[in-house]
Parts: sequence; structure tokens; C-alpha cells
Amino acid sequence: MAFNTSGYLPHIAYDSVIFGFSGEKLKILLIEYHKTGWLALPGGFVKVDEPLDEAVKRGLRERTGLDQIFLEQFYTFGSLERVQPEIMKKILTAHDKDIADDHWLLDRFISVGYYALIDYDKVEPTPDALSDSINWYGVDEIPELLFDHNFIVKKALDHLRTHLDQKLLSVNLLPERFTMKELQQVYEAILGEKLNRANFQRKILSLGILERHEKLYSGGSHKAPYLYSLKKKV
Amino acid sequence: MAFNTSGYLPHIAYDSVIFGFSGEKLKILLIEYHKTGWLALPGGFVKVDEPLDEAVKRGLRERTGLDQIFLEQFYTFGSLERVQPEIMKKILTAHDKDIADDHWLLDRFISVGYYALIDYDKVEPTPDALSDSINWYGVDEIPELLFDHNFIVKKALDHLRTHLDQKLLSVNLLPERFTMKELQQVYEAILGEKLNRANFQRKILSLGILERHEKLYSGGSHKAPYLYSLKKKV
DNA sequence: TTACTATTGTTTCAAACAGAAACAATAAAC
DNA sequence: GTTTATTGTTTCTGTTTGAAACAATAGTAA
Repeated sequence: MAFNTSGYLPHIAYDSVIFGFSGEKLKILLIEYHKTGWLALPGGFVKVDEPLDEAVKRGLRERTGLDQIFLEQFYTFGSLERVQPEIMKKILTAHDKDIADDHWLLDRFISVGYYALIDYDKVEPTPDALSDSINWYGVDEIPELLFDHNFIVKKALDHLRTHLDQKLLSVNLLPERFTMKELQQVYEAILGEKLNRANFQRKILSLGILERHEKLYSGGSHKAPYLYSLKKKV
Repeated sequence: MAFNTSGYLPHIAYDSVIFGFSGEKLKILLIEYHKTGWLALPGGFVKVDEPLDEAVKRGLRERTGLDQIFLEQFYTFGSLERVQPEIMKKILTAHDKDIADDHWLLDRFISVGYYALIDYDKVEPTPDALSDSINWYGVDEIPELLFDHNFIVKKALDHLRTHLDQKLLSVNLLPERFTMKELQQVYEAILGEKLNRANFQRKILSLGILERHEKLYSGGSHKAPYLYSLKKKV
């Protein structure tokens, strides 16, 4: 075990699965590492005197520019298979860093998985020091990722699907005001199946947590849909 | 940050909420620390080359003597409020250990919460080196616990309640063969409310995952109930 | 102005489900 | 046999859900 003067807790990391909805598809953000072209989830480390949640928010702010976003922890990954110091070493050396064999980043890490739901259109994805680029990928066309990140994405999607309905989680993927059709599209993208329009509207409205606003005249030659927003808490 | 030759990962712990069902009430195991009388969840640490899940199983085996038990991770606790080195120091010194101020156990810990469901009657609770005793406490009469352990118990119960139905989780709290009444009592103890007998039977049987066996003649002067078990997977 | 079209909001109808109560079966005691 | 306590099943009713039809309406085009 290497001594570590980085200011970060050793052995502990987080990975975030950042979901956005593009208008038709559910997507997540992936970073591409310098030179190697390897893809992975955006993640980071926890400062020694920083709450875990706060560390994840910090990383998200740096990556997306967004604050106040929906963020939830879903699982902590602590297997041994996920430990691959050779990979980490290559990433670091590709970035022109000269790394000692006992550098703390080459140690074993246990990683806490978080997922975020954000308004796709409000984001300016920003790479960090180690990554060339950060881009959106549809959840049904995720390429091979480093470490156990494909597994992490799968777990995040599972979690999102089973908790979809609590308090209309999914509105976090839309702008403040949205139409019923947009909301249904988000549901369909997450669940990966078509839903019945009439029943969807009935079910969502029966939750009683949406507020109906003015109509949205889009210019189409048909009835204009209402805009909705989440009811403010009383 | 102190250097650590213990063979355990620093800064990472787990806490386990071990549920058992006594025939009427849902209970959990709590340890009492040497001399101080302080109560806490049984927990432990992860060896440097040990999978997280394995570490928790190991601890459970030592505490309960049981292997092959139902175990699930539910949340990871990483706030700063949970860091209380003074408390940890008192526990260790009460145990006649002379502890340096930079001992690794006094550092900040992030703790992964697991819960286990076990057959109450099969367990011989066993204290560890630091604890005097380990005993059952009804979930509605949990005393004040150390650190954030009351919060951890609450989160575990929440998680158990919302996931109760998946694959009849709760049968893990009963012996292999059980009556419908016993199963209903487990449900009632977990949910904290009475359920309708006829509807419960109908709902559970409609899941189609129980096998019906011979009747259980208890000696009571009334119709004998059937015994059930979980269907083996095909 | 008046059809016409595309889309959205609402209603209807039947099937499935859930909650409460009644009914039926039965093991042991008297 | 009769009685009693408990368990297994059915019936009745009201509610929810799924699929389809119906109604409303914003623009387009004759």
C-alpha cells in the first residue's frame, strides 16, 4: 500500500452514470482517455475532509456545468476483478506522467456508483485533465468500457427502471415545462417499450403532482398540447 | 493519514443489519462494546485482497455461525458527521489497548451497509474481540446507537420494505418449510401492519413460486395447515 | 368559409385485480 | 356425535388497467 499525499482518500472512488434525454433516446456521458481512445464513465475521488455526496456533486459540476441536479447513489462495487492497475498505469503514462509503481492511483479501488438525471440541452460536456473528450452515447449502443463500467451502467439502468415512478423521477430529464407526449417519450426511452397514450395520461395525472399550464402552439396543424410542470411542494 | 499495516483497507468499513424473526417480531442483532455499554451494528473491515461481499460474509459467519445466507447491499454512508474518532478511541482504550493518536481505526471511514435475513432459531450470536455481547432487539425498540447507526437501520428497513415482494425475500427469515400463517406474520412484522388473510394467501400463491407439502399436525383442535417451501429453480 | 388532417384530451367498455366477508373443511377435545 | 378453533376457498363488490372509440382543436387548403 502506497503512502498518499494527494489529499484524496485512497482506495475509494465514485463513478457517475449521467443520463440525458435527447428527444428520442436515452443517453449517457462517456469520457475518452487521452491517446488510448479508451472509454469509461466519468468518475473521481473523495477529498479527505469532503462528504461522499459532495465529491460526486463537485465532479458533476465540473463535467456538466450544472448544479442542483438530480443525483442518487445506487450501488457500491467492491469486487477484485475490477482492480486493473496495468490499465490505470497506461492511462497515466499516456498522459505524459511519470508514475511510480506504488502510486496511490494504481491501488485497489472500491467505487460507489451514482446516477444523475439532467436536462440534455442545458449541458456543455467538459473533459477533465485525463480525458480527451466527453460525449453522449445511446444506452442501447454503449461500446466496451474500461474496468467493470459496462456492468455499472447496467446496474444504474436497472435501478432507474425500478424506481422510475417514485415522484416522477423522470421529469428531471426534461426542461421545467414539458408536454405529456415528451414525458411519455422519456418513459418509453427508459423502459424500452411503447406505452398506451390514454392510459399513460390517466396514470400520470392521477398521481396529482403535475400542474397544467398554458398550451404550446407549435405551429402544427392540430390541437395544441398543454404544458405541465412538477407541482411545487406545499 | 496514518500508515496502516493491518492488512485491511483503510477508510472503508461495512455495517450489517441482521434481521431475524422471532415468531412475533422482527428483530436485529446489536453488539455491546466492552465496558462502555455502547450499542452498535456489527460491522468490520475489508482485507486488502478480499472482495467486499466476501468480507461481509466472513463477518456474518463469525457473528452468526451461518453460511449461505441472504445478504444484500443497500447503501453506502459517506457523510462527515459519521466521523467520530473520540468515540472509537474510547472503545479501543476501554479494551485495554494503547492506541496511538494516528491509529488507522481513528481515521475517517466510509461504510457500506448490508442487510441479512436469517432464520432466528438457527443462530448462536457470537460476540467479537471488542464486544461484550450481541443480542436481539425488536425493530420498534432500537435504543440509541453509536455513530449514524440508527440512520443505517432506518435505511435498511426502508429498503427491505420496498423490496419485500421480489421473489419472496422474506422466506429467508423462516425455516425451509413454513405455514402460510407464519409467512403472513413475517410480512406483518416487516410492514408493521395487519394484512387480510384470504387476500394474502391468494396473492402469495398466485406468484406460483411456493410448493405445497404435507400438513403440519400441531396438536391443536382445528384444521391443520399445509407446509410450504420455495420452489427449486428449474 | 368550409372541409380536411394530424394530434391531443377524454370517455367508454371489458377484463383483470383487490378488499371484505361468507362459506367449507377438518383436527382435536369433550 | 357435537363443538371449537383455525385454515383453505369462494363469492361479491368496487377499483384499476388495457384497448379502442370519440371529441376537441390548430393549422392547411380548397
